[in-house]
Amino acid sequence: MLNSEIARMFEDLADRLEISGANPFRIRAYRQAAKTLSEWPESLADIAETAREKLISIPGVGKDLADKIAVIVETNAFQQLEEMRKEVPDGVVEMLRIPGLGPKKVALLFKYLAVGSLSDLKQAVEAGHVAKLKGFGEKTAKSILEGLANLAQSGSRVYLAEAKVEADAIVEALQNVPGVGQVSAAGSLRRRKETVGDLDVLATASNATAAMDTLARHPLVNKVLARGDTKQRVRLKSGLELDLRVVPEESYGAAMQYFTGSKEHNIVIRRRAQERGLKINEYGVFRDEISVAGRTEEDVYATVGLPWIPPELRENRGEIERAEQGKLPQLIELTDIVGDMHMHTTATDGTASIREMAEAAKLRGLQYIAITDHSKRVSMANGLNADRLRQHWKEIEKVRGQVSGIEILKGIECDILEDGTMDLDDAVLAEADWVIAVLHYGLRQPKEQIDLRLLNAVRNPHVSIIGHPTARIIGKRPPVAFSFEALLKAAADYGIMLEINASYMRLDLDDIQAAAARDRGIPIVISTDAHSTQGLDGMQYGIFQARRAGLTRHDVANTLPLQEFQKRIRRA
DNA sequence: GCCGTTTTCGGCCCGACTGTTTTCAGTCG
Repeated sequence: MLNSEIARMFEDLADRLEISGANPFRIRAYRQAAKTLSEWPESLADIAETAREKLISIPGVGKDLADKIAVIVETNAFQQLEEMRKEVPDGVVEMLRIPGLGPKKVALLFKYLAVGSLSDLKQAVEAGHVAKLKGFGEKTAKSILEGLANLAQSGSRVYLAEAKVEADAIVEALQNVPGVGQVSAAGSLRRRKETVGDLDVLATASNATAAMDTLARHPLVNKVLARGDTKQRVRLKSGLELDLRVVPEESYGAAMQYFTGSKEHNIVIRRRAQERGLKINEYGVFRDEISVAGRTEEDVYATVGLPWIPPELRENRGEIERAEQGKLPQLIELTDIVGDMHMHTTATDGTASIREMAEAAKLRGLQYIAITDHSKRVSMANGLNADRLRQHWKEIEKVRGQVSGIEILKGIECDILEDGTMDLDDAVLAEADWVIAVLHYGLRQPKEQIDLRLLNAVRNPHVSIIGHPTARIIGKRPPVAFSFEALLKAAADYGIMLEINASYMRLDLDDIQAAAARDRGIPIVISTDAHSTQGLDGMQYGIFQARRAGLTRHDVANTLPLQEFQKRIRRA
């Protein structure tokens, strides 16, 4: 049992308790515990089995939750959740995914209109029942319909980070099966798309049965949906579906190429093959039914006159032409990154101290970091006013003397307020080494106002960078309405940087926007926005996005040594 | 449900916005 599974159960219970109107503080306790557990470095299952009493020392876990964790690990079930499931069915919980619908409104819909699913909800809105319900109205009804449409469109895709954890676990399990050779995930996961619809795993094996049996028994697997000689489809407990394909050694490269996609990329590749009198399919490259390649992807690409193309670029967005001209970029790698310029501490909504973050960053090989806690407008995160910020910076200076081998910059993530002013005065911002300007509130303002806010921030001489510029949350909140073109122009004119926020729910800028910024010569900084020491590991998702954008290390400023980096920071 | 040099009860993060109301509940972050 994974920590994340236990966390998900607590989170699920919290949702249902909230709809049923339970004590809000009890609900918060479950959510707090879920968050802590999902980030906990040791396996809870191991702790529960070997040193059960240690569970209670986890912050936010008391006697009650420690017992529950132990029973969950032991029995693989959570009695209380199963009982709540009867009271508040899955379809009701699902309605929480609609923006504007919280637990109270969902409870009203369930209680008075017997709305128990998204399809019930759609019918109830269309029949005009919802708008008449007390506390609802025409506007709410309309926004529910929009939310439903949005949800249907984004479908059931999951974040890359979540899918990757599951895929990695299954790939590893398969690699340990005797008789199994190479194993790898393919598909959109291998292309590092922001979200993944399902998982494709390829394996070479002398014994497909053993591989399939292992998959069927894997703890992450809920149900085997189909099984044949070479292909098995399963549904994971998370809801993701996974295809395992067992292929012969001599077809592995061809199968990887075929199942990695994208479809658009492969169409062009197969057309090139046709022009050369060849046929490419998942088993190999064939001339007159005779196999001429297939063992490796390099061999397959070579038959159509191309070098191997990194999976992140395989979207038919010009990569094939560039490959043909020998102009494929040397894509940035995680090890190129030497600084992390966006992270939080316990001063606001982070879970680790300045010192802990610095030491964790050093452990990850970084040469410098910026501590960038929230400004006061973000009250829910205990944002800093001028006094507290200055005090916080004094703390940073103290830690500088305590942790050697890493530079710590005095930063701030400062809100751009709804009226276009900064949340902190210029006098304070002027004292910072590094100022990230961001939008957190008023995200539904009209385009003109958002443009004004971003432009004001770019023009502010103390602002170093715009963080998560579009403020989107993938699959949950659309980007703000704004002119990206105007932002690019202003950033280039004023010498300001733009962020790729590596948080897997943001990945903001996205790949296409980051490529556009690169084309304007705007320095890009990839930052984790970490709220814990573990959060620093999120850098990889920013790197994936940068690679999809075709960025090299020369396009990304935090690959530079600190002195060089600081020369790139616009000075007031 | 957690927590505790204010410790076994009584707190627990809160300000702004939206759409609904006619003074505010619900949602969001």
